[in-house]
Amino acid sequence: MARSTHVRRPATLASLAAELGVSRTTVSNAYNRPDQLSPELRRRVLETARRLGYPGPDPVARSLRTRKAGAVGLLLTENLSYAFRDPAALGFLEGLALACEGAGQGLHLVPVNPEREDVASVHRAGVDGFVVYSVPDDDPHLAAVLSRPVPTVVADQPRVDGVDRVGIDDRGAITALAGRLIALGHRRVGVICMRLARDRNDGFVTVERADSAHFHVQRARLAGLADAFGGVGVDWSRVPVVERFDHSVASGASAAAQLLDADPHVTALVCTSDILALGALAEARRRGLRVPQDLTVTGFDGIADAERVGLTTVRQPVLEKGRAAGKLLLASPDPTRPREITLDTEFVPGATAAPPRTAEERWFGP
Amino acid sequence: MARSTHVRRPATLASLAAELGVSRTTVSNAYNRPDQLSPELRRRVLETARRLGYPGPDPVARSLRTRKAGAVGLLLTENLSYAFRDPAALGFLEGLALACEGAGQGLHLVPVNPEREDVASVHRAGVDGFVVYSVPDDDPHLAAVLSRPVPTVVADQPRVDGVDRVGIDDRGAITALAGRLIALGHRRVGVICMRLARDRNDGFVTVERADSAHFHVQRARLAGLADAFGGVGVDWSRVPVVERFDHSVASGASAAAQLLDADPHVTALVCTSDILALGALAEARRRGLRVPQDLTVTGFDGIADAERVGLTTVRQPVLEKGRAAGKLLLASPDPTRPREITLDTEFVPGATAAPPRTAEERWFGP
DNA sequence: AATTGGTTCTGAACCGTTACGGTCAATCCA
DNA sequence: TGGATTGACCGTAACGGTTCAGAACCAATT
Repeated sequence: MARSTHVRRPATLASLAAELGVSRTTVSNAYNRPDQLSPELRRRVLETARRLGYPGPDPVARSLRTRKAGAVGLLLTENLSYAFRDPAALGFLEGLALACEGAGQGLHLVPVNPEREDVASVHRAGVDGFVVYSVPDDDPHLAAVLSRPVPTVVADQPRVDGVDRVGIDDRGAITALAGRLIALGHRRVGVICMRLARDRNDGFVTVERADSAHFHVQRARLAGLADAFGGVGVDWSRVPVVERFDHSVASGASAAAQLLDADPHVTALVCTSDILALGALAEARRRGLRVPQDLTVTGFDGIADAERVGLTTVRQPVLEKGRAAGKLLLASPDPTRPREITLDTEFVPGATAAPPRTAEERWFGP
Repeated sequence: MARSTHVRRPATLASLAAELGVSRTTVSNAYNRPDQLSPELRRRVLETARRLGYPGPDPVARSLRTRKAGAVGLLLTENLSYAFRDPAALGFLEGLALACEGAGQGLHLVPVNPEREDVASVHRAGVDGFVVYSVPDDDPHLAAVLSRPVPTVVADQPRVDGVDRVGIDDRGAITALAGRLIALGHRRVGVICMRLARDRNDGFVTVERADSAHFHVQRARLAGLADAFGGVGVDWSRVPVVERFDHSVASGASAAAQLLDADPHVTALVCTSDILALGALAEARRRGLRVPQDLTVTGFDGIADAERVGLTTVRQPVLEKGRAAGKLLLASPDPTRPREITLDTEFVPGATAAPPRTAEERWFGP
């Protein structure tokens, strides 16, 4: 019997109503408003539903009628695996998922085909709103999201007119960190950063490229460094900046190698993420450079592994950021005045920063 | 002008058609079948759409008509944060996300309210199928998923009639690992496992509880250990098994402490996950026990941190598992013969297993 | 001149549900 | 006893699309 229901046309609210001789409204009420019909009738409805193999109101039809999908769309950067391997992104995802769960909303990961610029998936997503996390400024998917008539929250992205936003003060935070290095005496530094645009450029970065970076976060952090070092008379255009497309420890190591090969006299490597900094640490170790005596290394994010090795870095509340994005989206949106949440960051002194060795020390030991 | 569209009732396919003086079909075709109308008319349609602020066909209405939601539902265990912190679960999630992305399907994380047994979220999810990952056998959400008339794949779960499944041979794999320990001479062992049921039990586990565990994976692994040690005459009912509700390194450490306090003579700690094993290693270190000379510790999963410390364990292809689940679901399902994929595992010798010390060695050194 | 074929567009049916505004009888209150 | 209230249920009209079988038209072929 149960088998046959799979063969024949599946039951609907209407067919169930017909079978019972009641109106569709009543069947609907049996599921959604038990107080609107007698317990006895409701029991009959539910029992008949079971007998006919009716699985309950169709979620899509319900969504159409109620204009609620019960889900939040999440637009991540083009490479999904990136998000799953980056602790900061993961923390954000977790926070967002928690917020959604708390509100009983689903979280719909929008598929982004890395190959084609296929924006259709954004249009196809049946969601009540979008969260956009750290995509390039010119990402067509972002544009597609903004064209949809649903509330949106951007995170780790530049401001968008009429759209809520959550983030941190990337620029200020890294300026403060750089201030510490400056106070320690560092003037000759190198920078290692994540990818700045959608095209691949594993190597040195021109000032123009840094200024026009398509990733808000990286652009802001580089600008913060320019602020700090420029402020003490360092010629920012001469500071070596090495970019890596892949965000991995190995990338950080190879970037450090490239940078130290090109300029062995840098006293500090400032990395725009902890992951990259961990790679830089590995490369320093490989070269027999002691950290922090011979070389200062700093990161950004405050991930667990960084804490484990005592990295000097900036901690940002990634989970809280995700949660805030979710709350912002799920709270009744106010289109007249887009809200903006900037979360606090915290400098983590760590143990990988120290005053630079003097030239004499370099050659003759401390 | 653009503002006003937000105020008045938003444009629909029908209103757009009316404005243009064409049929709804034609507008629909402009979006979905460009070859069905003249380029000129299509241009006009799209331009008018822009002018009227029409964001393109509504995804929900389209889903209702086409009976395709373009998304896959994922049912995870009740505690979302758990999934985001467990590398094995994360690997599965990544693999599944990749499979979905490759097929242009969204991935809809179903919210599971840990408080109430609220199954409504399962009924509300507009998806074309479900993946159920490692939930308790008696989880009402699982039952709700099975009641929905969509294809389903279970992973790390017991077989369900008529439902595709993907997993590994947990029982066989851990039996093999135990065989190595037995060959090394271990007979007096302790076991540390993850939670076995939905209720909290941080402490020792009775044979009944182990046998009736609600989590398939844990049950299978314990059964595998019973097979192996029972096979060489060890009285399984006397083997101490300690359970922890939270799956964390700290839990592993406290479980190890509890176990070693209760039975200081165990020569090996067999853990049902690497995370727990890492905790056991930490506790051993804290007690000044050398691993593997004084104590053998083994894990399960083959996570990156385990490899880093040279843990003796079993590696399972978690990413591949997720990907396989996605492929199985997205491939045209064959309801007549549910498919089952069992992925291979690999024993990782590592460096945390060695022959037990003899009693003399214990007291007088090797 | 009739047939064929191709393009372009239309009309009507359908997808499965819920919101809204009722009706009708039974019950309550003074 | 009569008017108001309450409980239980119903009919209709959306919700916003897609689809399929044609209609209308024109050009090319027989």
